[in-house]
Amino acid sequence: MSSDPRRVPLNRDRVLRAAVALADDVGIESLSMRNLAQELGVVPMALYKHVANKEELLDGMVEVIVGEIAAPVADTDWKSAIRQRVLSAREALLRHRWASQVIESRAHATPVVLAYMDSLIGMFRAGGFSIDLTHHVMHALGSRMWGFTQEVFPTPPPPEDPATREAMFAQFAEKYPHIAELATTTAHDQDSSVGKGCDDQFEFEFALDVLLDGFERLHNQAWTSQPH
Amino acid sequence: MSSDPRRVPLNRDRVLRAAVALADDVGIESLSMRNLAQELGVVPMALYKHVANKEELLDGMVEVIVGEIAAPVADTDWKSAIRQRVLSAREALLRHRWASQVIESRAHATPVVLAYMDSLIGMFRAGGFSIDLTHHVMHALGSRMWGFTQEVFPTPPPPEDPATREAMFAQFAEKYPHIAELATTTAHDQDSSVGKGCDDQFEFEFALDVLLDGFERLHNQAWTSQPH
DNA sequence: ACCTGAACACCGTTCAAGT
DNA sequence: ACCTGAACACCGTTCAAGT
Repeated sequence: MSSDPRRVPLNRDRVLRAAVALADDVGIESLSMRNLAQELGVVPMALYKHVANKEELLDGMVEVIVGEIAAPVADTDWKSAIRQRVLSAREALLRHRWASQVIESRAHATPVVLAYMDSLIGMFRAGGFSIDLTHHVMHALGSRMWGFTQEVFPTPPPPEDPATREAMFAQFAEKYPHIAELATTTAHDQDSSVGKGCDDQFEFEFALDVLLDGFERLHNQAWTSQPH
Repeated sequence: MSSDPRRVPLNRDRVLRAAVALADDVGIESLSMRNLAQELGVVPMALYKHVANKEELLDGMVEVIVGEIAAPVADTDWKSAIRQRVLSAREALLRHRWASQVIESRAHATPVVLAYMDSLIGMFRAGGFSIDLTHHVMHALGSRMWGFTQEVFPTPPPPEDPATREAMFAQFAEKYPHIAELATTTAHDQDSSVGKGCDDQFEFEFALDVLLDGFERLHNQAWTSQPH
């Protein structure tokens, strides 16, 4: 298998796409240089001609995902333009469930990442935001600019047996009454306690809108970090 | 070294505290079961009597950090009580720079984590928040309940030589004009482009307050997820 | 019954030997 | 000059042999 002359020659793009597909398939924790090489029918060392090391491979994978984010829509106000763009980022992220974790682990911004951030900043500026406010607003947006929120900790799936499940829930409710109350009033189809039985998309948009509305209010009142 | 009879016997707490100290010292990426064992003067397998595996070790380390968060202050309104509590969480997190990364990587909530979340929910409820609003507000708070924000991508440190640094910055400004504008107007003491030269604590409080103000507004107008 | 050294099945990456 | 197999220095964890 090591020397099919008709094999498509490797290149950086093919390596990155294969890595993204493999991570989609087996999960990011099972993506290794070795099994990526195997997937490509190549010796592990062959990858090192196209990426310097695994960190750079992950950087490249992030670039692929960021490349899937739609361009900003024109002819609309800053708020809905940014809203749509971030929700498009979210769609890309949801297609690659490992991506948020990898984005958070990156040490440095790559050009593709910088370009996305630059473009987002430009959208606030086009909406008339001061440099000052734009700066803080970008920080406040934080990882939500990539379309994800840190999940609240998921709780383990409830036991199969209904009797023990009920007993465990009773015990749980005694220790964590507020979580239990929350869970019983919002979980519709599932028995889990927190972070399930609620609509992740709704939660994301709720938080995004709280932030965007807050930004708008500050903008309208000509907020400055150095008052008086 | 393997059998000093006067050695303090290992226990889960000692293992966890040593792990926290070692991670503080050498960084989380260098914390392994093997060098933790060595630090404790013990064979690696000895650790497995106190934690089932590395995941559980990390869970335990999070518990130690969450244990450092101050109890809620009494005799004040929900908003400043929550604000102070989250800022106390932030202080704990800042003492252990690896902690945010580990918190984000946890698969399941441990009892200590559940207790903290339960208590936070209780603080909103005590402030008169509906269960409905409390639910969404907890999601919107997200990882900020732990006192951290996902950093925007740091850019690599600028080159030493002033001439090449200036040339690189000119090139950077051409590609990313908005980031450059932002950087030149907010970076005071440092030459870096984004995420440096600005006060992280200020950014965190800015974002937290945008959220809390938004929550307050929704609460005051008796917001519901199912309108009319 | 308890402890633990050796081993297993992996990693990412280096390097020198082969062509 | 290019390629790559073997090796290096690690992992987390299993397991059986030793006490």
